[in-house]
Amino acid sequence: MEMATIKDVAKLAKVSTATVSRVINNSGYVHEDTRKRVEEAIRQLNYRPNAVARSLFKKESKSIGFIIPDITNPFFPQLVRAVEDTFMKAGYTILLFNTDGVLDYELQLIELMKSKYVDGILAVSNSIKREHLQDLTIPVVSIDRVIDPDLPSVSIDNYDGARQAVRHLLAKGCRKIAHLSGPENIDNARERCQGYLDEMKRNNMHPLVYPGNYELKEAMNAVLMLLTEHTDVDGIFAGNDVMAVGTIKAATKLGYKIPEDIKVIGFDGIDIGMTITPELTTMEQPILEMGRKGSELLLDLIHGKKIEQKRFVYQAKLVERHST
Amino acid sequence: MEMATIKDVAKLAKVSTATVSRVINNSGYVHEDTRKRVEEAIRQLNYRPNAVARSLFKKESKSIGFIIPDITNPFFPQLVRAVEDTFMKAGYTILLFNTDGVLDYELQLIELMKSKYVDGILAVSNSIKREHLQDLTIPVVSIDRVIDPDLPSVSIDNYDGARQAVRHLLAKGCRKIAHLSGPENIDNARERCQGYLDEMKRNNMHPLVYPGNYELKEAMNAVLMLLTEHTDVDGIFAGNDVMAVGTIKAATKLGYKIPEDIKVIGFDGIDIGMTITPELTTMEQPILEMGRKGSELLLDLIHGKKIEQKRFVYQAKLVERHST
DNA sequence: TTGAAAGCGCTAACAG
DNA sequence: CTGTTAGCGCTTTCAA
Repeated sequence: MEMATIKDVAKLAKVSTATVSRVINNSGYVHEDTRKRVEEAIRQLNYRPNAVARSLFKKESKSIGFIIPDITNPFFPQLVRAVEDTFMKAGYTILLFNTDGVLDYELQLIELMKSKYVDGILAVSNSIKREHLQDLTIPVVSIDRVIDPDLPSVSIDNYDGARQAVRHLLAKGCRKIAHLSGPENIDNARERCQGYLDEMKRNNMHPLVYPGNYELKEAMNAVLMLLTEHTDVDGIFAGNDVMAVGTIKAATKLGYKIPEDIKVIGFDGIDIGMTITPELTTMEQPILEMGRKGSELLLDLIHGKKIEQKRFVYQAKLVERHST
Repeated sequence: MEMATIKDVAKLAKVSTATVSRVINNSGYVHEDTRKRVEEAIRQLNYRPNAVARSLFKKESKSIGFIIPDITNPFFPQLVRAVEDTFMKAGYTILLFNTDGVLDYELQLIELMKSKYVDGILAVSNSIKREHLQDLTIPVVSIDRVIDPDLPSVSIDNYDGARQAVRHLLAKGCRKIAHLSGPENIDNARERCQGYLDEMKRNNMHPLVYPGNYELKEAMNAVLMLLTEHTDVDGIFAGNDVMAVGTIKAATKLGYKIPEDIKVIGFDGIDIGMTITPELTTMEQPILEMGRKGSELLLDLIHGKKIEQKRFVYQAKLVERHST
């Protein structure tokens, strides 16, 4: 059962391939009767245009590349879903790539994507810099990270979100608030840390930062140390929800009650926060919305629309649950 | 900065495109000196073969389609990761599709994939049946579900896993064990339920099944009812980990201590099980291994290798943590 | 060992 | 309104 080609259809409908092309693309003039004949032939042969041939000619593929660090990180499934939904609706296919943030690999992928004529690239990467994108004619939109002020991006106001988090802990009566920070080489982690620092200073409180790496296990260890070295800590702002979960586990293990003894707030708003006990208070990012917006931005770029605004910065929203 | 084509290289190296093709594909004879010249030209022009043109000719795309219900379901991120790692290593790109199990959509996707010359399809679907794949020349491997005995697949022994789960609860001293089942239209849910039923009967115990749908919220509601209607239940086997988490939340809410008052075991072995308190005892599936195996199977099929075995059934492994 | 030429399936001038 | 033709970038006979 070989796939029928445009030639087969043309022959059966007794027209030229050009005419068939016109009817499948709904372009140019074609007499109603001819159209009928062609459509009938298409139906009979169960013809479907060959996407590859079309791509070769048009130098476009109706597909986009989506680069993320690791789908296994609970922040990404929702983002991927939002992106896919938006693009599929627009007739585009997603090529998904997990890079673990390895720059060399990301660069290779970009070459691969060029050779596949992807129509656009969506990237979540800390390693890709503007210079890597210099002579790239394919539109790129960055999500969650701002690669360069000039490059279209969708991100969150980490700084302000962090300050809100601290203020919430304060309002809840915390007197000694510590911060479990994310990896130093990740911008959003640094911004959150800075927000914490500044808000602490504004309240004349001594900051206390323990380094984490956005992972659960290391967070637990860090908090185990933190709480034995500083027994007066009564509030912890974790750099992300995963670490907040680790924080709760560690504190519970040491016999602290949450939120009675120690209050914990996270950042991200991933689903896990609602599955644990106590449910996690967090600074929620509009993940779906960010995925959607990033996709639409890229779609506009692909369609050659003039972009009025390049940077979209969302605000994190305090979602108070039971850990504070 | 237009991409250089094979013609450009040929011209610069003063050879024909055929020769350039030979060197980039390392096929046929080509004189050492000529090869050097061509390679030099390639370097100078920063030439990369156009994947689309190649696909058109070879009727293959070095890409595969991966159909899953929903990446947002915590079972899939790991699976996707394993698949991607295996295929990328082999030089293949992944087209990821979330279908929510909608058959019509899945069928459309298959047509789309044909027109894109994908080299193979990996599917996790309850709706796709053998008849939908009848006249498909692209190899397909099913993961997690057995679409048809004849179709290559990688799955888990749900029945036996369920029985093990019940035996574990029994060994832990439970006298009244209930089962929170998954959706009736999903094979693996029915198999798990049957395993529960049979193992209960073998132990002369009365079964008690409450219907769930693999989701957290509904599981909580079901368990809330279950525990008020049957106060003597001291063990619950949830059809999957997500529902097990819901079970623990509901039971805790009602004031039961876990595992002291009620023991809970799940199925799947997703990461969340380790983040909650108490950590979840579960029947762990070798998700990564299944993704890897499914990918390798498909790769073999793509390469036209003779497949000695079509069905791979893994055993779920009891991982005892703190909820039992 | 190399090149000329045909063709993968489609689209877009251009003519008629 | 329709057909002819050239060509997207590559690979593969076939001949030389």
